[in-house]
Amino acid sequence: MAKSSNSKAGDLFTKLVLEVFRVNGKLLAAGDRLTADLGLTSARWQVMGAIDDDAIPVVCIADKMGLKRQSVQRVINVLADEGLVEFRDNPRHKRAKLVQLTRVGRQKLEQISQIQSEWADSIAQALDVGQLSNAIELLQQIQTRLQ
Amino acid sequence: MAKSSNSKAGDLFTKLVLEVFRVNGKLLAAGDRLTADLGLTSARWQVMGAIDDDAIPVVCIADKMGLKRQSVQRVINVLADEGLVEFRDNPRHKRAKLVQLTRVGRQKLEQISQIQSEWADSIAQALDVGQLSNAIELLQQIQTRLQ
DNA sequence: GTCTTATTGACAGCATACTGTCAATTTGCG
DNA sequence: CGCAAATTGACAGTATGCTGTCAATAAGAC
Repeated sequence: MAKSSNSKAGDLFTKLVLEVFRVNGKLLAAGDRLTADLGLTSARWQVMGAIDDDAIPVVCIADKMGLKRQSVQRVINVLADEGLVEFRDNPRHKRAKLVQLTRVGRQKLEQISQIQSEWADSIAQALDVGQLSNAIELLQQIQTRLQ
Repeated sequence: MAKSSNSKAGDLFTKLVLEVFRVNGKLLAAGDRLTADLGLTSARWQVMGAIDDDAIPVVCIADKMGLKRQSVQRVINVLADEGLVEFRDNPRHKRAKLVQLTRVGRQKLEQISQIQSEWADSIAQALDVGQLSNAIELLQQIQTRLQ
């Protein structure tokens, strides 16, 4: 980390990685705060957001979010216990049920989307659109290079 | 997350947040892979990197890294058990010892820095320097806006 | 049709980071 | 100086995500 013998780009990349770690922590905290009143953590409403209107298998949610199926399954089971999602028979697979939001879950996601959306606007208002696009593109490039 | 009524910037910001979560996971995995032979996880050599040549209190490491002191303390205690860091009396505080690398710790950090540096170069080689700087600046801006 | 391989849910165990709390210590106000 | 407030290490408990494994199911090769 210290005085590296990196190339310029390598140096900047390392710096970016550290910033990603930091901002990741702060975003998680902010996300938790955002919907704490609704009794949902970041991880949970993110999963709900990934389901949205569909009825999809757990593995698909995991792929969408870049997580392992086991991690998502755990969250899904909790959400099912809380009545926010439910399982539907999968005509193509007896074990792999489809997951969908319940009516309550859909309502809650609606509320959360509202809150999240206003929050995103308020944060982003001072940010440059071009810079945002740039950063998104860069992070995607990096991910493809991380095999 | 879905079809938000966001502003353009708000939409992009939300997209960026999701990318940060994803890339965070992949960077952690890549970091772990990078030094698995040396028996150190990302979290551990990052803490060592934050200490570097100094002898600093745990809280300072936490601040540097944007973590809570308890999280860092836990890692530090493990590193101390493994003989990679050691505590030194703090002339200004009887309880709050200073943490510094041991000779072995310094050597190990040296190796890791070498590996990490080459890895960073190889990833960054295809990335644009301007885009990297841009992204770093943006992430820093975002952090200041997250209170 | 049968057998091998892949997928899936469930479970166990680990690493990381968080919050909250307590007692010891330090700091700083009066 | 003396006492309230802040800091610090230790501990307990929680949430998230990972890996690895097992048994049940599905898909594909022959």
